[in-house]
Amino acid sequence: MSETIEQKCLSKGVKLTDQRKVIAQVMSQSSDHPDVDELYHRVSKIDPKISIATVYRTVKLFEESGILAKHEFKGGKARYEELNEGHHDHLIDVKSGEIIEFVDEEIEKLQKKVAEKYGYKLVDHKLELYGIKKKS
Amino acid sequence: MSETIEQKCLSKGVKLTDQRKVIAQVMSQSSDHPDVDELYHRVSKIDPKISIATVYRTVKLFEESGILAKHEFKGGKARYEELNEGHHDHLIDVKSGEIIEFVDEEIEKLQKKVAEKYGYKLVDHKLELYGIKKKS
DNA sequence: GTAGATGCAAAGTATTTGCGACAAG
DNA sequence: CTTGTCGCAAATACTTTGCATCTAC
Repeated sequence: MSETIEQKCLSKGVKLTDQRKVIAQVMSQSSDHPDVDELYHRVSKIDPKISIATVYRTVKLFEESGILAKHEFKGGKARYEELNEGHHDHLIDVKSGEIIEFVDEEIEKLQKKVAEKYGYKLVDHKLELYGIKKKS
Repeated sequence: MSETIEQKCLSKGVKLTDQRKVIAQVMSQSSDHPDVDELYHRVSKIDPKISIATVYRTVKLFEESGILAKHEFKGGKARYEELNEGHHDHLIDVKSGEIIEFVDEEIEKLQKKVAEKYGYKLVDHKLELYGIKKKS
């Protein structure tokens, strides 16, 4: 079991306000990848006084602190998810919008190799697969 | 040598207006990945009467017709490039912003395999590597 | 007590759209 | 001719920010 978001805030010197606690809690409980608006709605159910500006500020702060990961999948709005130990990529169902998380060590290794080949040190990457479900 | 953008328009039944010809020409001559604003500036030098709304409408149309590829690299604005036979992915220098195009058949194959594994047919994908140049 | 956080509304970006005039097939 | 396109400006969508107030540490 990895650290909670609150623990991460403490260890990174991020001030723990009530609003941030609520946002952290909601993100921890979300197994999907909500966009800011959706997150704002979920947060509002717990504390309706939290403004959307705070949600925007908080997800940005959490992202910079390595607590959340930001994704810009097709279609405009940024979406967030809690960042835990295991890195993973995404397979997106283009019909339903469903997102499957996966890890493929071999692809990871090859990516590093490609970067090396061009004289680069890989610092980040983005891999998204878009697919349609096969009839089984 | 592959088809010109104008030929593609004809074969796809896209009406060839003067504006579209200019935008097609500029994109063909661009070896980088301009965003809409940059494209608009280049286009304006040839025909200053073309509006940015038309540029937006045209890149969208070209993208839907499979003539241009749209990329949403980190940092807001969408960027476009001409879509030719050879598919490729991108390695982005996080310091200079320089973009290197590469192809790695093995990664392509593995991606398809991952999708299959989850019962999906791969219809699209996005792979971006972000790196910093090593001192040589 | 003080630096930093919040709420609100206003301001920014990037992109889309309604509409009357116009042009391609 | 007729359908679709263009230019313009207004509208939209998402995100950021200035400022006065408030709060965690």
